[in-house]
Amino acid sequence: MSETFAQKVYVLTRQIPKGKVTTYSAIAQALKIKGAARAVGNALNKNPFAPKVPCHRVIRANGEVGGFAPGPKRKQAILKKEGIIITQGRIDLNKYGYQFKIKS
DNA sequence: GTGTTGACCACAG
DNA sequence: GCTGTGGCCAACA
Repeated sequence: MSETFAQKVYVLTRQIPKGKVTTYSAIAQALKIKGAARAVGNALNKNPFAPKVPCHRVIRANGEVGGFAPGPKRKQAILKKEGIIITQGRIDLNKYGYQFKIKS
């Protein structure tokens, strides 16, 4: 399968359950590529599967919402609709942080 | 094939 | 607590 790194990112992002969020770094680790958080963000930025990939459920490792094409404001609003409580523009990864199953 | 860019992360000061 | 610097990776010109 000649799936590119981005394609894998979209698949993982699609697997994120509603009401939960994950970080770019977490996706990178799920792909066994630690440190590729930047590449993950790049893939979501293109986001050819915009309505199919809940890119708004992907936030930064420090708990910030990160960025969003239409605007970070939009991202926060959607997350709030999902049932996620945002405090000071940040999200509690401790509560809503979703972790991918990483095979050793 | 090389260089630049980007919705990032971690560490040091 | 914030700012600055370095490093990682993939996609695009």
